[in-house]
Amino acid sequence: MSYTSTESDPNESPAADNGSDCRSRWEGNALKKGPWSSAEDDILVDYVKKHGEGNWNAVQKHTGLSRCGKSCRLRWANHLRPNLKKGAFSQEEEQLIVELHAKMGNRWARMAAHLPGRTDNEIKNYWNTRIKRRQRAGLPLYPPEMHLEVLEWSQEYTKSRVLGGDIRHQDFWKLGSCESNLFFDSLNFVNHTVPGASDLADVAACNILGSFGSSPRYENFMPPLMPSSKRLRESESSLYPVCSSTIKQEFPSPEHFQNTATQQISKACSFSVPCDVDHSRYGNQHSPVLIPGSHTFTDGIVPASSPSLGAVKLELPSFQYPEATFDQWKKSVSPPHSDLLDPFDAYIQSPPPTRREESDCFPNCDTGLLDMLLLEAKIRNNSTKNSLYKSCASTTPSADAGELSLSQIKSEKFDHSLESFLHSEISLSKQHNADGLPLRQRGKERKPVLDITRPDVLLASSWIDHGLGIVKETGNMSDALAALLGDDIGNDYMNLNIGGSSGVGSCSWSNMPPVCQMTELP
DNA sequence: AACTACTTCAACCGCACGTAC
DNA sequence: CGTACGTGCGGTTGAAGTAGT
Repeated sequence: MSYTSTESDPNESPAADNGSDCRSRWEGNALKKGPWSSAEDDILVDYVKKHGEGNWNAVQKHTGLSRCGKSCRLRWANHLRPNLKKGAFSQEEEQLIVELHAKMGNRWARMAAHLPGRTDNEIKNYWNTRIKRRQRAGLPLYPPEMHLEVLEWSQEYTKSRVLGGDIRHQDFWKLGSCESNLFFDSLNFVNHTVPGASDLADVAACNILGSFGSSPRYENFMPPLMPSSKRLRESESSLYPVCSSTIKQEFPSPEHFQNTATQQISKACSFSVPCDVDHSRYGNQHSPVLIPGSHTFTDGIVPASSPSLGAVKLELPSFQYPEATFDQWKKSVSPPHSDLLDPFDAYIQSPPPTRREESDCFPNCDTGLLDMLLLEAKIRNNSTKNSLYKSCASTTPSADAGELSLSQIKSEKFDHSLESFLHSEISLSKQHNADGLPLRQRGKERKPVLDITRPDVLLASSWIDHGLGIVKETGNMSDALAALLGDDIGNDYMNLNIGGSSGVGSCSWSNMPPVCQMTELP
């Protein structure tokens, strides 16, 4: 970018410009770009005093200011509007930003609403600076005490409710989104406190990622360590099936995972990133594992010295939760096919969505995934058992008396998660900005955000049970699971896979989740 | 003092969405 | 219903400032 004045092209169609930038509007007149002079500031302030905020494109007409509306708006919002706080962030503000980021991810505008006098741009800049600084220092982005709190809380909560008989194990999946998010993030913490737990997180992450990453349809649903969708688009040819060539370079081939479940699942699901972390570089005990939604290595340390990671984008929303209303969410329910006889097949075979469709719903995933989840919910609600699920269930060892079958678990997990999600959506009140005004619900924020990076959603999906099968095969997994879920739950899940065909071996294409079946390794 | 490397931050860009027509 | 326009958001860029050698 250059901050020099640019001439607008008179031949450029306003439509082509999408009405969104400064290049085309003012026939033949140059729109100034670059830093604002104080004279320009004065003009703008004067204008806003007289006419109020909004209608930014009219500024030019009324004042003769050679700036596009967008530029005016930005200047006003970030520098000229009253009550703006200038200067460095206070310690309280910094802490709040970290907390907010853990909750919201890169939703800068929403974060700014919680920090009176601060702009989204400021917060964004601060966060990017912080990332770099801490990366350099080899520090975790989120303070360890945050992880500790999360872990303690989730363990306490889980134990008290599960072991106390408050909830049955299948109800674990019914825990609210926040709760399960906490659980999931505690994987991160446990990873470097529980021996072998890194494998757990590894498997969980890989399983989840593999589920989505194996299909080009879900290429946008990648952990945010992946390049943004925009970037992906630019190098589409080189990224299939999952990642850009850049990333592939950074993460060596799956062969690094000798005799590990990770390797097997990554092969089975035909994804190579981000499970393909070079263990030799980090050592097995402390493998940096990428957790979706966490955006960081599970040990919370981004290797500062790693040249490879410099090229990797670092965003770190961790406990993200959606903020949308039930109605909004419901509105998005538009499965591509009404035929529920075999909707998954139909969906999978349907033409790839357009870019717009893909990126419409979530910051971190695409509409297709949501549709699929919703479709799944519909199927369950209609008690329509399609062949896919029958085949999945058939691989499950027959349940002992009193033990739920895998298909039951799958079904209930998903339904409960969906239910908890809907409840959480309903209960979320409208956000307000610093001035006490309701945030305008627009843009990405008003999308029905069923964040598939949310652990509860992921864990509740039909895909995770395959992963849990794998978990059993990896040493220490039951311990780690028990530590996380409480012995009852952990053992129950282990039991679910007793019967030979558990683990990766059973993860054949015939019973792989549908998403994984979409692409197959040559 | 000169040069380089690094950091900060203002501003731009593309995209997405609501509204008006 | 489709299109144009206005607006907001998140990501990216590059000039200016600062620190290190």
